[in-house]
Amino acid sequence: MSSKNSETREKILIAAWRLLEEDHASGVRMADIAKEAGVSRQAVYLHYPTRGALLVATARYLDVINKVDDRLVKSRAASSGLERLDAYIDALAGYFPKIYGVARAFIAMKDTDEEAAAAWADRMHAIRHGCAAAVSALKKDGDLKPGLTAAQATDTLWMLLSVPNWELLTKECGWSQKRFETTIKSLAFQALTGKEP
Amino acid sequence: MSSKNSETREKILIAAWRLLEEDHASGVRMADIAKEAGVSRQAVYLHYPTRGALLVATARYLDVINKVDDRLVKSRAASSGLERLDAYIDALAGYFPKIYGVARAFIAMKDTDEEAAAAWADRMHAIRHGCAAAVSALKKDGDLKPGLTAAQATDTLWMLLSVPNWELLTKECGWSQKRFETTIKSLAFQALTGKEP
DNA sequence: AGTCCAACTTTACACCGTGTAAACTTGACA
DNA sequence: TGTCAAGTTTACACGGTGTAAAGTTGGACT
Repeated sequence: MSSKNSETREKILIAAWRLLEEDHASGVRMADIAKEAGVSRQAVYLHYPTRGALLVATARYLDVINKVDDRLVKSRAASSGLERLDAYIDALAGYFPKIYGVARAFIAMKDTDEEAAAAWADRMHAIRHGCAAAVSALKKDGDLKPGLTAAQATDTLWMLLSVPNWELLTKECGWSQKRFETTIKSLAFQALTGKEP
Repeated sequence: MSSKNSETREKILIAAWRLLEEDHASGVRMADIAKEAGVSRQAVYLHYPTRGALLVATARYLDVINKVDDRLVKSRAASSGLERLDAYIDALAGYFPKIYGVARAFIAMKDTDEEAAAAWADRMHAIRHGCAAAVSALKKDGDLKPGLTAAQATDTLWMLLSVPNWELLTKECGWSQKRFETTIKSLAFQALTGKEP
């Protein structure tokens, strides 16, 4: 793996990241990324054969930078289901602003690029897995709302904790990160447990 | 307006609609639409100067076909805020499956095409307006959850009633339309009024 | 010193999809 | 008969992705 870590690779990832993060991220082209990285366009293709592959690599890079795993430790360590749900929502909501640019690029590409679609589906599936774990902890404690199946609860939580929802509320409606978190948390607790957080 | 109603125009709109509705809607090109309509690619450009314009026209066409206004009459006629919210959610949720294909095309284009972005923003804004009206009716009746501003309530409802949420639950999770409706309704009532529907 | 190699640059080009341009056809209507 | 609108056909410019291949350069190894 370390053989893959040339400086250039990282410069390219950082450039992609920066450009995607900018709000006019609409059309970030390979040439733009190359320019931002101070490298020829061909050098980009040398390391990342397609735009999709570069996007995937950028996403992985951000995971490392943002220490995703560390963020999720707290939620996994929670002693009760309710705590776990609370911590998971915190962790994920806090992650959204950091990956938003890349996420948007994925969402835009997923209808045309098979590779990007698969990669994005993977990431979404990972999030759903976390949702399922939180729901399962709730169920174990008997805190799951009566009449609600674990699958339904998982899906509902997954929907609430989606990038488009975060985008709509913070970007379109101008909500603060804090308000987003508390509102989604309240919705999730009401929907899954019938209680307030 | 009637001068614009050549048969060909409609054939093109129907073709666009059909192709966008198909699940492999990923890359519906102008040439595909022309072929489906049984018309030359140039004929399409003759009537709709850009892909974005064609998309906008298709959306308007679907509005007419689906009699959007009629659908919304019931919710506007509701005598109480609670009834109105209920009816509005029904109307909108029922609308999603019909416009999904086109909506997806808009969402995919909105990052690159200015015209499409504006048109989509318009439609989203119209939905938000409906949400605001329902919230306003709730408030008038004193049914809005204490401590919740009208704006916040509107945004929350708007988020719940978004195409990506509908897509996630019905397409990814395999929910039935009915389940989607009752779940969203329950979430919305809990969040806005603190009561169950 | 000479050579070799990997990383990178430069230049060029194929492919696709959008959109433009212009000449040609056809059928209806006056 | 002539004209006009609506279409067709053919051709092409443009921009973005991805491929190909020849040239440069700096360091490592002998």
